[in-house]
Amino acid sequence: MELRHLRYFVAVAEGLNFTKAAARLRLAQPALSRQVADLEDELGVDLLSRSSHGVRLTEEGKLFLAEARLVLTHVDEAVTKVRALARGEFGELQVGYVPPLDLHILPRALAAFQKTTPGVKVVLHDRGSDELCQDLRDGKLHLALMMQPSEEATAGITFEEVGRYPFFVAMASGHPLSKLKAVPPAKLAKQPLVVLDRKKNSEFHRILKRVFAPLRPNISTEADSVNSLITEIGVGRCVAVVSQLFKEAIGNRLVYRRLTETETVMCVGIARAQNGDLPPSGEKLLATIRATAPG
Amino acid sequence: MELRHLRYFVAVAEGLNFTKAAARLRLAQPALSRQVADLEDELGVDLLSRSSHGVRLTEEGKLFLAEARLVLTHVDEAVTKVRALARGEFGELQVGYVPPLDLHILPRALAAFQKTTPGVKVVLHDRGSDELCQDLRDGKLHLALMMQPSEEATAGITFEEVGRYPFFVAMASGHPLSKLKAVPPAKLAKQPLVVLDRKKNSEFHRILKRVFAPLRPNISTEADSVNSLITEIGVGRCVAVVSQLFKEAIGNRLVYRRLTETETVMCVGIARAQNGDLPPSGEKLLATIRATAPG
DNA sequence: TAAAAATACTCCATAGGTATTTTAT
DNA sequence: ATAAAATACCTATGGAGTATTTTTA
Repeated sequence: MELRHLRYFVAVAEGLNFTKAAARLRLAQPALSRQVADLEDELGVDLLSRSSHGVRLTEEGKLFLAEARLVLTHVDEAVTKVRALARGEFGELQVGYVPPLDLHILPRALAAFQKTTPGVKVVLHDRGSDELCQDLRDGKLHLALMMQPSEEATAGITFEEVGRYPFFVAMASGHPLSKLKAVPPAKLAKQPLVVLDRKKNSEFHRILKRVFAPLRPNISTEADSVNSLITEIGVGRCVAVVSQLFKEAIGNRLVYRRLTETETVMCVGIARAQNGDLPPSGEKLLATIRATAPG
Repeated sequence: MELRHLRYFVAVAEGLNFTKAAARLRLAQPALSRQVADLEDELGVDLLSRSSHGVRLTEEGKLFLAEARLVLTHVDEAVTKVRALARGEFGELQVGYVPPLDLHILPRALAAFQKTTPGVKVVLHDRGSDELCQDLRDGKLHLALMMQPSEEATAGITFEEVGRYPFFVAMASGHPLSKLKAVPPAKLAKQPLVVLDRKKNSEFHRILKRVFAPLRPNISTEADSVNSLITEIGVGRCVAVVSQLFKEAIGNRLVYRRLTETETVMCVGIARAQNGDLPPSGEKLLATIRATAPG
């Protein structure tokens, strides 16, 4: 049995007339008669009663008509879906990010993406930078928004910079450092710092070391999430080194001062697996992130 | 696109190897390669990546594989269903009956039928005898359990007798008539009778006239259902003329006396439309009713 | 070099066409 | 007589086979 048999049978059953159905199918009537008869032979069941008063559906024919229609529409939908998937207009994208980074870049990009490409569902995954690299290599993630990974973490990963952002010192309003216009690392090194969990964010800790070199940061507390970090800063004892993205996303709840006397900036970008099976929808999202990335 | 393309693609996708899939399909490898390539051409989408390390499914291929499998199993199920329907092992039967008649004949028949033919769902319809004939002619019912219809109602209907049952007089225990061993029509004619709704059961009223001729029944109350009828009898004022089927179904709640001095009996049987499109499952049910009919 | 898929061609099975007959109104 | 479906027979598309080349491990 082939789809042809189903298409032909449905055409006949809809008009209950072989001749007209053959014309609609651009087919000679005997060819149509034969194919439908072949179908009935294969089933071993009469689908049509060709008595007087023309053609009628048998009970079996009614059942098979309904089923054949379902099959044919199912096939059509499958074709439509797979083509949409190939055009990047359908499917699911697994996107990872390191928590503070999503807050400013992703909302803009996703809003724009959902407008142009509503059929694609973006599933976000909140991970540490090391996990992100692993999941990209394993194919569990299509894309990841993160800081530029260090050399050793880069194997099998392609990183594309989206922007560079200077560092700020975040503190509670009324904090002594807020009297300064800008904070140099030498002054900051004496302050107790709160940072995100070291195990999950080794990249950030590596950068922090560079910022303070040759001094060392005075890490007093580790926070397990961005919210905990903000709360700790709000208490007033600790300050934190954050990127401009954090400042713009969190805004007025804290006070920010520029971190000076360092060339180190935060390079933020999109990482993907090197083996090139990023789906077309992924390329589209990538283009949207590039286009909407702030400054 | 034909089912062949789906079958071939699924075979390749399952083994991720053209040569082995071709062998499984009893097909030469180039033929299989061509058909799968044709499918991809028609879709305009690559389903398989034929890179190094052999054949792999693309994202589109994974989606299409799932859809193709669904389509193929759907087709198989449709074939199985339509064949089962043709064998009378699947489907729905619309069966009508006149209320008191179902109580004894149908439970036996249906119990046996469900054992031999569990795939067929019997939908019962409680109707008056006149409605039954009309619904049979309209094709709304496949079979109806009823009294033999009068000549004029028989047009387009085939009636097959299942059994003949004598009449009884049903009364409350302690009713004066219960002192008799049997009741002749002449004595019964003086008693107030309760009967089922005349409009819906003209056949029964016709028979009642024959039973009492040349006298006339003294109809005092009409009941709209068998339950109402039983309740009315239980009150003690009215009695009812019922068939043996009623007596056997209702049993001890009432007292029964044989109605004598009449040859009139109740001919009960199965009616069906004369145009012969009773489905095979209907023939099976008919056979079961014949086999299980009491006496 | 070996193994697997693609390409080139050939062939034939069968889908589809033409002519005609059958059947029922 | 007409209209519609079936039958008979023919044609030709394209599905499948054989032989070969290409590609990659």
